Amino acid sequence: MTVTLADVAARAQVSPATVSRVLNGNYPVAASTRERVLRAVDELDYVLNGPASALAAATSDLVGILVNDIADPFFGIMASAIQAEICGPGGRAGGERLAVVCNTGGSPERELTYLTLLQRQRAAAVVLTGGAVEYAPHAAAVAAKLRKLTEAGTRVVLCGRPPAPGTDAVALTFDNRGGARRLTEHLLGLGHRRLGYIAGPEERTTTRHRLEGHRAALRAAGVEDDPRWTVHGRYDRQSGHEATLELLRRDPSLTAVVAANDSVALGACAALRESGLRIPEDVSVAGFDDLPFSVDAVPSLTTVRLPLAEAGARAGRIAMGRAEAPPGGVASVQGELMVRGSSGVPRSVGT
Amino acid sequence: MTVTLADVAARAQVSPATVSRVLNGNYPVAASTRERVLRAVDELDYVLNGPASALAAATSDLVGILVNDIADPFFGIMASAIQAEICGPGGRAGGERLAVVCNTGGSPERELTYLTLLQRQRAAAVVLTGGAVEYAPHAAAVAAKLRKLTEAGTRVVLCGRPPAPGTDAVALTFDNRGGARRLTEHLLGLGHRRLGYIAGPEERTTTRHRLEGHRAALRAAGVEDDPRWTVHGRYDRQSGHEATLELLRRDPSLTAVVAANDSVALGACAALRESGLRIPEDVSVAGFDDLPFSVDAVPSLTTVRLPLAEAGARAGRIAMGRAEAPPGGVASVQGELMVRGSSGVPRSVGT
DNA sequence: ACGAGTTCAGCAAGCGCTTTCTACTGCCGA
DNA sequence: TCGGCAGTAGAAAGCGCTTGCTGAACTCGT
Repeated sequence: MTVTLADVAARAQVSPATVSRVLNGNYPVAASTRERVLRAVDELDYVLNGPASALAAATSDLVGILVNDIADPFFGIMASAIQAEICGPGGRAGGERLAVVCNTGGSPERELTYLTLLQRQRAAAVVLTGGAVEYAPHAAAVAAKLRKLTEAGTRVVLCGRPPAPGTDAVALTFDNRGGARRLTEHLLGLGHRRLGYIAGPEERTTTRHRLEGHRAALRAAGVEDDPRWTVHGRYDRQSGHEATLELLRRDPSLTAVVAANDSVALGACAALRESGLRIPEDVSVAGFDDLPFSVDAVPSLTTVRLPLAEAGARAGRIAMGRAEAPPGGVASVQGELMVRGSSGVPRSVGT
Repeated sequence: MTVTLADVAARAQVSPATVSRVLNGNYPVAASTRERVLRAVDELDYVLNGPASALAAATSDLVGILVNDIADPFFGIMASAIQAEICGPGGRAGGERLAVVCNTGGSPERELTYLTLLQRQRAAAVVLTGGAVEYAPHAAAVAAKLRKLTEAGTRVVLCGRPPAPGTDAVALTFDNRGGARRLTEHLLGLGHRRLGYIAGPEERTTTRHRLEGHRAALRAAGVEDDPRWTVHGRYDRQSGHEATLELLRRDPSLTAVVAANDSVALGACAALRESGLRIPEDVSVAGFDDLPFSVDAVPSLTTVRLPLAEAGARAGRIAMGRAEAPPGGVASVQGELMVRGSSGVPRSVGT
């Protein structure tokens, strides 16, 4: 039925061992023999049995990429960069790795399930992207899994995610706190004193860090931080829309809205506009991440650019062992403040 | 070192066969025995060896999802829906399937490489999404691969992709032609007579079909279709930006720009605005797909909504054998015209 | 011209699991 | 009381590949 190594060997008049060695290319095989084998492979249209070879070699060429939401370009861009780095630039067939992205949907259980599945597949490496959930039991379970994976020889890299204490996982962490702080400082510098903040889901590290940066900036400037000016929601536009209406209801005198990310900011813009407010004349808006569509928003969005593709590429290289891990296993990746049209001097100051 | 089935068997005082049967649950095992085994599994923290079981059982729980560009929400949304359907709603651990998305980057070679890799892994199913490349030799190679996969028992589903002749692959095809036609008809109905068209890459089926729909509408209305009014580019905003400037240079009197998709349309809007043109007063703009950000554009984008999530979910269900394939193995999925703020009556007519 | 060193191919022992076939234990009906 | 039949567990034969080890055929240095 299916062609096996033995069939190829028979056709090429060599032993199965030789065929295997030709295919893996890590053992001296005479050129003439090699060619004969390759021809046989070609003629029979042979495809290696992955599970069998993974079993025998006790390794696999699978690399897992875990993302919270594959439909969100934030993750898409990182995943794309990671995958490109793992599979190599060309479309080369030999020695390829299967980089697979697994969508956890932000669910802790799914995250663990995927980790188990990857462990089961004896994955060569695993890259976890995006913020982690801070629920302690879950964090512990994940850490335990990561430790197991590392023990089993799987390389583990965290990209855009805080370090996992108690594991050997390499972490490329986004400086969400610093970026958020600089962003809010920018708004404060323009004269804003009543800033609404639309945060992400409560239990995410990303949410907490960005919020902390925001508050740190307020505190440093001695500006009031009314708890009613902070609303939590999801990381999508609809959430931004709803949260903005809520903020407006709580305090119509806000002069700026800082959003957890660009999608949320876009939703916020829509809500403000529907409420008859101009951006930035009446209310300034700021996002985070600088996704591709943010520069095209009207007005273009003031935000913090995160080097998603670069970080992803680096994570991919580390996962493949093609780049050094940063000293201490942890590197902080900075965001860059992008001042654009959606932020301006508040009315009260401007006039 | 690593815990194996035999270790569990020893601990539970049963044979490896029994442990296997408990884990797979397809053979009667006495309740008391089962419980003893499960306890042992738990105590030893045993994780099944995927490759070994795939080898022995000659099947695997891997499902591949091929996408052209994971960073593009168009694919992200479909992939998300497919994956959700495949992995089931909960984060359940038992009997899970590993749904993996593979990013071809639009490269035919990569597409084939991934198909081979999935074949190598003896994937349970494969879903190919998005437009296909029309280069005949490549199409033939893909068709051959798909045939091989089907023969090997892998279920193959095409989602948002035209049928692959000569294969048994089930196809859920987007009616790009019809959608594009209705979109252009809408613009014609508003009075537009000089319409620029920004097409995608030449060799894609999606590109061709949308363009054909556009032209069919023009022809039916007896409207001129100057070849200089069509520009090809990539499916991203930058391409839309460049192409729009090019169109404007070729003929500044255009009153509408139809883009290959929403991202391109956004780039077009930016270019028009930079050129001092108002939307839709001076030039109307239309996109395609209705991605989440399109409704938030300013003005909101007139476009054709494609039920990406629904189609993905259906494709996922078919791939899992949880839904019937459509009669004939092919279904056409309709797009819905979304008339919004970016399209309006052209000046010449309005005044 | 002969032993040492080098190359290259084959043998065979697994890798960890699934599954068929066999075997044992009760328990029922006759 | 005995044949037979559920019900349940075990023995063992692979699944298709990799790789350590063995050994044959050469190449050389002396």
